[in-house]
Amino acid sequence: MSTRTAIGHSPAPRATRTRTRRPRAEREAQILDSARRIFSEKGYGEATVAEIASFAGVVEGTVYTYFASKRALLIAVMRVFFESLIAETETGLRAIRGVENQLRFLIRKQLEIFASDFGLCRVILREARPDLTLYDEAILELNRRYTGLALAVLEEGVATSVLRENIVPSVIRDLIYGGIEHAVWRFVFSERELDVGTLSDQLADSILGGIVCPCGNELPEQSETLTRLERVADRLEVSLDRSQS
Amino acid sequence: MSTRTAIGHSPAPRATRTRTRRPRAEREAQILDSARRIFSEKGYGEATVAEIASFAGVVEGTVYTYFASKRALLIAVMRVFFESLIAETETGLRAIRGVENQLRFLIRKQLEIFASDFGLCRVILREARPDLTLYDEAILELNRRYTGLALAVLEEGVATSVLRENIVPSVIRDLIYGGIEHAVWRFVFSERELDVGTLSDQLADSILGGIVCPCGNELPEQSETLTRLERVADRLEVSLDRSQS
DNA sequence: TTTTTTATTGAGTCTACCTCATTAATATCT
DNA sequence: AGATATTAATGAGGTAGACTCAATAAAAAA
Repeated sequence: MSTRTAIGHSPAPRATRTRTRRPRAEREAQILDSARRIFSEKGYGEATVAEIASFAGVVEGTVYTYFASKRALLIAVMRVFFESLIAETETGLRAIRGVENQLRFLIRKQLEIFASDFGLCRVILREARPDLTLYDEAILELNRRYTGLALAVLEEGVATSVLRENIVPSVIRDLIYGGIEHAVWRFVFSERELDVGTLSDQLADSILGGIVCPCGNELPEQSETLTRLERVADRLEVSLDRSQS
Repeated sequence: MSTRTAIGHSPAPRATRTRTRRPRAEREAQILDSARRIFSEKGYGEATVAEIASFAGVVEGTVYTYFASKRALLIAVMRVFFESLIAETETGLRAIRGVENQLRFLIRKQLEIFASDFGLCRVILREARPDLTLYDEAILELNRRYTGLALAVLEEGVATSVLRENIVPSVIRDLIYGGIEHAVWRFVFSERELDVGTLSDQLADSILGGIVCPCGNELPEQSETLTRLERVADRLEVSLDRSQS
């Protein structure tokens, strides 16, 4: 009984420092969950490994028998996040017909993710992207796979002539995900509440339809058709005038 | 003479540890330059205050008589960066007529900044935005002023009917700057060389004109004009037929 | 029960931000 | 010019947090 806690007279009614051994997988999951939670709450830099350990019910050193570094822990958290995100998005996409609807779905889905798990999204955006050296190859691959879903839709759109043939799919993908990201930051700073439905419609409409007023004189193909039609109209009118005289 | 360096027998041919006093403004500029350089090269987290001090020719403690913290140093660097960026962009914008050309200029300018000073841009993107608590109010204001330039152009475009009346300027601004940012990251990861001209055209064309193929059936106003013309053509043809019979 | 294995520990190292009492270079005064 | 006052500059700590490792004890195997 006295062997339970190292020091015989320790009262320790609070600490659950029982030193119980658990199967590796279970402990790893505990630590991973704890890390996800703490990172989401406080951000990467502000979270400490000691705090993550304590929340998982272990001591700081234990974390390092499961993960090589604080960074590795973050990467593992990100992997879990991405894998479920990709799976959800893939199944959602399969249920939707039409390139335009699929693009609208992707935009809305991304906004929903931001809204529902903003803490973690913020950490990922801050830590993952700008850190080229520490950007784990596997995470880069997951990210590629995720945004690759949008790329595939865009390419199909071009192939089926739903989208203009002269667009560059990768540029449009950047426009979509970059635009969403900035729009979300805007809401975070302004502290207004994010209306996912409205914002995703605004974004989708702008991306799909562009911003230049079509009343103008700027659409080459259409205006060519128009001038040709006008020329024919002119010719017919001349004929008509002549026949009426 | 022996009072020059504290310890009499110090050889110190390398160190410029002369302990010379400089006017505050000059020293501050030295430290600021050094910080900008080191931050750009190594990033915020990897740069150490000791290194910045050493490069500026002072000792670590000296930095703290000029800047309250490492973070404050970064904010000062960012302020200098933003102020010159805003000034350049404002003068450039004044020399350009037409909303569409102005938007193309803004896009190109931003891409040029990324290409020419990528190290610092990366630090700013990583450190400034996601850190709400440490985000100095003055920097937020500078950022607002910078992207506000785009906002003004967009609003003018709507007012003069060059742009569609139903667009949301702030959303378009997010699309522009977010899209540029992601496109640049893409190039960084792929390690291909960034062609500013091509990319800015691709981005501008997509944002201005949208991605949906106009050959389709989707542009209401234009097709209205078409149907009216067709109706006139019909009428003329009928008249022509009748007169020829 | 005894032995082996290995998960868990916590004390200790190291690095980097930051503080502060001391020092000496310049400016001011007589 | 010499004495005094001011304050820029210093560098020796303080502290926090990531990371290491030899020792320990809980579970498994013999």
